[in-house]
Amino acid sequence: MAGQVQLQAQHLELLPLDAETKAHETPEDHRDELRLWLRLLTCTTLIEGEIRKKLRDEFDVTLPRFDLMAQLDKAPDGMTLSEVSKRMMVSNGNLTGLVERLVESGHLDRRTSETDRRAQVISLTDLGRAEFRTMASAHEGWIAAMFGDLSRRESDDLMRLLAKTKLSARRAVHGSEA
Amino acid sequence: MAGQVQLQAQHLELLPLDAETKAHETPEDHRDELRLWLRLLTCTTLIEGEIRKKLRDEFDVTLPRFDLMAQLDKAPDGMTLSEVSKRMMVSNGNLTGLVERLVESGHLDRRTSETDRRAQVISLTDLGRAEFRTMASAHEGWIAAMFGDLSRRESDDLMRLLAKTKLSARRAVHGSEA
DNA sequence: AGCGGATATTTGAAGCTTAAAATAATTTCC
DNA sequence: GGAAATTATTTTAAGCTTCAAATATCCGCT
Repeated sequence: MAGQVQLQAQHLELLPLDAETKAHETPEDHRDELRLWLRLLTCTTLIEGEIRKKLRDEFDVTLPRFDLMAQLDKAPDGMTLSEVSKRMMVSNGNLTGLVERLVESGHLDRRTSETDRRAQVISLTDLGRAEFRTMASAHEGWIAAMFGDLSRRESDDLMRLLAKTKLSARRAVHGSEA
Repeated sequence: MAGQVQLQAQHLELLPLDAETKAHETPEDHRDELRLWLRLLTCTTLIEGEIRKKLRDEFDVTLPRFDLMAQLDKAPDGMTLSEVSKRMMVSNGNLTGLVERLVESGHLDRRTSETDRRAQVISLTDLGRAEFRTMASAHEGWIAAMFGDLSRRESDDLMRLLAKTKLSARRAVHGSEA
């Protein structure tokens, strides 16, 4: 693991002036970043899969439903669909159906905004909030168990590095936009 | 929401010896781990969404198709569905349809294993391999750009911490199993 | 007032994904 | 050799997800 990284670093250090110039002819090696991405993805997939399974087994609820309720729990007065969709990073169309099913099951309320007749404001019902709180409590424990082998120091470092990664990715995605 | 966290943290620090004993009455605060998880998830979702978009815009291919081809590119002699499903961490049933569509489009070959008539071995066709290599090259650049703001040192640290996270999560998931 | 662009949401089509049940072939163990 | 357990895959039903097009409303501008 460490060996490859170091070789890479040496190469770059030995040819610093050529690195940029030669970019077109001999494309740079980005294998390390690729491995980093795959590892990030593996961690997420692993944890997400376990949470999904536990939510289903213990509460008979899907992860998307839980995620939506989690967003709404943070907004006692409700949120518009757009707002939720931005926070959850999912498409608007996706939410339409998800909300429909949760309204149907009595977990969500939905009303047209009083100030903007285009907007739908959704919020947790008492039932929805109660059920969410129960699930959230268990959820928090599951997550803690998953990260349990990391020391306080390591968690802090990881937190910081992920914050930086998030900014870096955002810059790459929205870099040239207003 | 923030207030509660701080109260909880103070409590734990003032009564370190009681922390475990009282776990049942005053459940531990796992908010940091939760924030860590959400940040991890955000990074993944952000990067994944961008990759998905670029693959669609530039190559008119979906991310799952690309991921499947990526697995097969690493196995010149092909792999069984089970093997692929394990590596991609998706269900078997999921692959059936995905493979079907890629065979249909001429990117994959599929044959029954000669040593085990239950197993299907799939592999990239020449077309599939050629198209994948082109896409993979671009893909590598996109990923590199996304992690571009991290120094070599930070990438290494992140890599190491994610390796540890992966192990930790695996232990939590499969801990008591053979 | 009303035109035109922007914003909020829904709809529709296609594809992805899962869990659980069904099918088929292999392996294990008497 | 054969029953039983295991493994590989497919099928089915339900739900999730995206993108793009359609609808409705709002906002800014003249």
